Amino acid sequence: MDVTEFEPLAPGPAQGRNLTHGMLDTLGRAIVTGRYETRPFPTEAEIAKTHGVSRSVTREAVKMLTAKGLVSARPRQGTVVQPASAWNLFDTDVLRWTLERKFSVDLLRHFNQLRVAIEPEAAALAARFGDADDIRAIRHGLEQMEAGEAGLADPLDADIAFHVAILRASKNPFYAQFQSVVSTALRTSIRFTNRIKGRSANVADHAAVADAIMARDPSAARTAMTRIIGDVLTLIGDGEPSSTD
Amino acid sequence: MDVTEFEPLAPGPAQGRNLTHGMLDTLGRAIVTGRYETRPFPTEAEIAKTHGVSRSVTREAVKMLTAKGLVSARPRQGTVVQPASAWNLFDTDVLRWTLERKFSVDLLRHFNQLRVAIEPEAAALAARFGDADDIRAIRHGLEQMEAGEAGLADPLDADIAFHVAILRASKNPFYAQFQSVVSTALRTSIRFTNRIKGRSANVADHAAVADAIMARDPSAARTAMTRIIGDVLTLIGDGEPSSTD
DNA sequence: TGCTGTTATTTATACGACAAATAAGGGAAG
DNA sequence: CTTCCCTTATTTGTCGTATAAATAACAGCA
Repeated sequence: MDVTEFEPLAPGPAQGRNLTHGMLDTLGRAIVTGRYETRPFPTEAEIAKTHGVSRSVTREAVKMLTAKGLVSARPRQGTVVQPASAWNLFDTDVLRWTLERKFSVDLLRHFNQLRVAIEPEAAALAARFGDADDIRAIRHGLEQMEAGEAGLADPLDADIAFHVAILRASKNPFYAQFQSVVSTALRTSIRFTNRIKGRSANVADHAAVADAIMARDPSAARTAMTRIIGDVLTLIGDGEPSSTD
Repeated sequence: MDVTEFEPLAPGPAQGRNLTHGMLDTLGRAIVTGRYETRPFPTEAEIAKTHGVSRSVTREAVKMLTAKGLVSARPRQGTVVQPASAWNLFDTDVLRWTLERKFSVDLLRHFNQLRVAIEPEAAALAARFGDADDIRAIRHGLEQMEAGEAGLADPLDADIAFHVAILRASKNPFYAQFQSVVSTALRTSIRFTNRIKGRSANVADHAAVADAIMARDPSAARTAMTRIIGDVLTLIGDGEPSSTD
């Protein structure tokens, strides 16, 4: 019998607001890490015994995993991990687990390939539908970026605030869903691009987007935003998937 | 005391594979319908009593709703419905409930504003990364559309298969997530556009996309796909949000 | 060999009890 | 009368046990 079978998944104290959420986090992270690609997913009784919690807690955690598309349960057959294509990648938990799992250049590229589709259109929609509050938020983000260049503010937070404000200004609930995706993508992306090249985010390009939105010029906003993310994509080497990683 | 408080949410037999999923469906639909915008979300005990199920079933259903971002629970405070901005719109259940709730032109426009961002880029990526199997699937979808014009196949299914195949061919897991969104959007969108104009999907435009992908020409694929969805958008009247609806 | 009925395993459901958190109300002090 | 603190009640959180339902695996029979 394999000894690692009984190894605790997370060493320290359980994470989360309560036992159920801690269990959810532990199991979710284990699934995304690929722990159950070789061995079968344990039964409710095994999970409860291994982690020292009641079966109720176990079941509720598994039900939450089911709701996120990670697993599927049937009597006698047990609980099985679903193929990754069924996972809800835009769920914040799944997204977080995915990032903690492996941060690869491939993942970063996939992130930004999504951004290059979403954000230019969001900018165009913002130019059409953004109200005074939205414009104010966008402009404030830009000002913080400028302040960041002088060391008076956090440039990364400002950058994120700018992009999130545009997503919100699109007045489309589907675009608003990408706030978490873009935030995490930006947070990791910028850390990575700065490691390659010393430059921080291009404030002038961002200003061009803001100007176009304020001028109510959708196509100009779209092209300006495309340039920003296009730069990021070329910087991280958009091309054939890296076979070395 | 309001009498409708005790009115069963769903008349017929519970839906779903088991009691918990039936409960999930009933409660989820009720939340999205806005039933708890005026009255507070019931306590576990109330739900169990009203629907004649055990508290275990109730709790597991609520936990699934929590996982999808619809509600949040705290001791003594009870379970509260989260603002719609916190809902995971790309969850298939939430998406389905949203569609059944109210099918408005606004929703249809939001759908297609998303498609016009995603699908052209997906087509461009498909031209770069799609393998032989992907190309085959895309071509097969196109052939079925042509067969559909002659009444030999279902044009709607063929159309959906075509677009889904391109999403898959992008080789980007984030794009693959949109399969369900695009399927439902298309299924309702086409029914709506056909009601306006007698024409069915434009096979020639779709062929242009397929040709560009097979020719490995990303930018041509992008523009061709943009035309298809742009047509849909203008058809349903993309402009200021309809104030009459 | 192929069908059929039995058995064992695992999730599904129900019930009861107690713990923990906390909002609301009441009472004492100033 | 106001403020602060303590008590109390309500609701979710956790546990344990028991039983039902579904079904995969197996054994036995024709």
